[in-house]
Amino acid sequence: MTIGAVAKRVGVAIDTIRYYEREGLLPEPLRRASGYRSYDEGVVRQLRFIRRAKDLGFTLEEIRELLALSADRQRGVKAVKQRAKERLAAIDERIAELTRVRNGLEQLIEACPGHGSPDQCPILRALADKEGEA
Amino acid sequence: MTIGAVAKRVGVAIDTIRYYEREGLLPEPLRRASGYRSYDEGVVRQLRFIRRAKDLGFTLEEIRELLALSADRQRGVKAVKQRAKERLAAIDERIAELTRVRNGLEQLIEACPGHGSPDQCPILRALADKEGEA
DNA sequence: CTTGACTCTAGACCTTGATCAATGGTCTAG
DNA sequence: CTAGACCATTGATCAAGGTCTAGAGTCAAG
Repeated sequence: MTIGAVAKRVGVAIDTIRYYEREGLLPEPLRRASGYRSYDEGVVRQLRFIRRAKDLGFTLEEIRELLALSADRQRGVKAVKQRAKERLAAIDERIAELTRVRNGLEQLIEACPGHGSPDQCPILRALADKEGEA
Repeated sequence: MTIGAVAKRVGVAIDTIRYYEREGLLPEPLRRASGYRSYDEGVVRQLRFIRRAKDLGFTLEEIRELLALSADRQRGVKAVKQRAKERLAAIDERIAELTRVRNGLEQLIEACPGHGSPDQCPILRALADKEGEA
């Protein structure tokens, strides 16, 4: 397969494939005599792996590590599970943080009459002063 | 106050203050004869406003708008409340998305024995195949 | 006066994850 | 054979929100 065919099958841009290769997320493929990259099915699976991991919020850096771990038949599974747990904890933390912000903002909105002087708007007051806190 | 004093009081880098000024989030301050920026208390309040709004997830672009609205004594409050509601909806959406990802990841972790062949690891399988889905 | 800390400007650089442009070679259908 | 699609490389550019550098001027303490 040419790079264009791979890109079409996976639904990713050609430039992105070359970018992942540069970044070490994809192995360097075979080349035709002309220099064209020549891919087999493996790269399709690997690209999908990368896309799904990205959807789970892993960074490319972390994905590079996951790919290395998944190739390690000895310690791979344990380490992968560990990484996944760390990711889960990070997501939980982020959700908690967003929830705090959300609730603070909601209170401000409820307290705001939606008219009158800016000096009396709890939203603007919360932003301007330490008191009236979000 | 010099820029350095302001930076220290607010807990923000000097460069950041100059950056906000360039970006129109802070007014151009008075200058001494030497060219040094000369600030009054107002800038401290405004910088704190910016910092808190940023903590609520507003972008600098949105903050620029909030600052303009807060100065508009006629329509300001209504528009500010509207922006805050939009922000709240965006945060709710983000929380829902993160929660979906979180739950998917948790299921994978629970299903993973933490040892054995990478081929049997549900985390790696989920990433590699459409089946075994996260 | 001197020293060291502070400030000025313009512009380069950083991170992440790509995306695009320029220039030129290759492949395939007709 | 040739047009048009495809591919190669290098290097620039983008968004966001800063951060840092160089070279030069200024300020306050001793």
